[in-house]
Amino acid sequence: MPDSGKRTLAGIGLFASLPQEDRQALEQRCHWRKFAANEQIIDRQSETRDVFFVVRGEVRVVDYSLSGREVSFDDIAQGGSFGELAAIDKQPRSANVVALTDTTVAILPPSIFTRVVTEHPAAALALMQRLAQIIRAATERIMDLSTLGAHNRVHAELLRQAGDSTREDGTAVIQPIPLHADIASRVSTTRETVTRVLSDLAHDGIVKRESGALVILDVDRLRTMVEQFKGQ
Amino acid sequence: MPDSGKRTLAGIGLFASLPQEDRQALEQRCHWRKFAANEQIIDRQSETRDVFFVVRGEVRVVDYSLSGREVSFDDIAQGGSFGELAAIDKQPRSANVVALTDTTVAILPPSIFTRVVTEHPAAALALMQRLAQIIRAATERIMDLSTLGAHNRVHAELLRQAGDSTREDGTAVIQPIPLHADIASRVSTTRETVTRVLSDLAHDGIVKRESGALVILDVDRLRTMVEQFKGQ
DNA sequence: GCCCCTCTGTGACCGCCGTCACTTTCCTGA
DNA sequence: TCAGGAAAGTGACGGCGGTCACAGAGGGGC
Repeated sequence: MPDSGKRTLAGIGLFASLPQEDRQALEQRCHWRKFAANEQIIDRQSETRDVFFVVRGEVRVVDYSLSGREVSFDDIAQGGSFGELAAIDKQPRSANVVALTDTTVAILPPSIFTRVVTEHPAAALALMQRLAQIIRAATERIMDLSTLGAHNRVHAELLRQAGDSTREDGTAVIQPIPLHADIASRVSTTRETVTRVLSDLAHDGIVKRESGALVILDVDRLRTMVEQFKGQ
Repeated sequence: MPDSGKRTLAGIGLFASLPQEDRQALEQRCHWRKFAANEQIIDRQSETRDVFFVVRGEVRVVDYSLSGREVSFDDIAQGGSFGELAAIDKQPRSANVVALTDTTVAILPPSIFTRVVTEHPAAALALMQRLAQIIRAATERIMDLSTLGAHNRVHAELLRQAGDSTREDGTAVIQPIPLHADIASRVSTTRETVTRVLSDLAHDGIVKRESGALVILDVDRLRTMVEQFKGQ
């Protein structure tokens, strides 16, 4: 991946199907900006409607209750975009976005963004697919919150993070090890509960810490534990 | 409202901006079908990707845990549409849809649906706005589930159902009175809890039953109760 | 090396609310 | 008008998991 101090939209998923000349024209219309790790990029309160593209780095979509409880929605890697909602429906921002690492973003005013997606059906379809993906993830999370206990939600999150990394012997690896607090905010529980669940799993020989990685020793067993409780 | 045995897409929000001739052409490509109240229209298991339009009646998007706990996501009134997700991303259906009343739907194959939205930017934008709306609702629900107790979620749901019906004197009306079980499945709690919350609110003079309507006597007070607990 | 700060681990407590088991009320249709 | 079923109301109980309060454990930086 050509790590770009370059001001290019070449790696942006939404615009993958755009003719190069259109993409380059678009680059002219963007503002470019760098954010340091932990710096806030979008504030829920703000009245902007711009759309952002992650040219370099990684960001996190989060929200906070007034009490300070953090609820995290999604991490967006290089090549991704965020802030589309406000541009699409002209409503206020629905969440905050913070940089996880030092990050470069391209910023596009809403008017131009809408013009792009109206003039380029392929971009429109890509955007719809992204929105659909968000809806599916949110739906699954609502189901999890409604039907699973905190322990099982942690299990489910481990399986999610393991992704398709399951190997033939039924093990999988999560690397690097996520912070317990991060897992907690992704499944709406507390750090302490995550710690307890991981201890239990380790004790039962289902997961293991290993040189900066979390190894799931028995993916099937873990999956069964979740399914079983969906049924209860 | 011209109750249509008519096979027309005239009232469908997504196609509101379509030229009449295009809309009529589309009507030719639809299958039309009636469902009785409580009949299932989309099964989560099914492998179809069709998009549906509610020509007459009302439907509900729901999902069930294996244990039978019902989680309801949205009610879609006349003029609305559903089933777009599967058409957009070719993934399996994300939920079930059942008819709440006797319902007539127009059914469009996914290929034609995608063609419409690629050829008509206005339809594409309308669809994106609908998807954005769904995402916002889901986000709010996740926040509620993550930060509010069951009682406060019921409060929040009452305020949502009251919508903008608040009158000058600070009262609002919800009509007809929703079933407790329906409220429960919308905020992921139990019927019993909803009953208790409503009893408490009635006891405190905040709501009142009245000839088939639920009257909120003090909208502000109710709102305060929710906000306050978001802060704890 | 040592310090400091973040992260992890763990016990005790206790309140929310889901579950169960009823009774009572409402409503609709014969 | 009555009957039967659905919905609402209510009490008792108990466990999940959030909260608090610490004690270890890492791991950079100086």
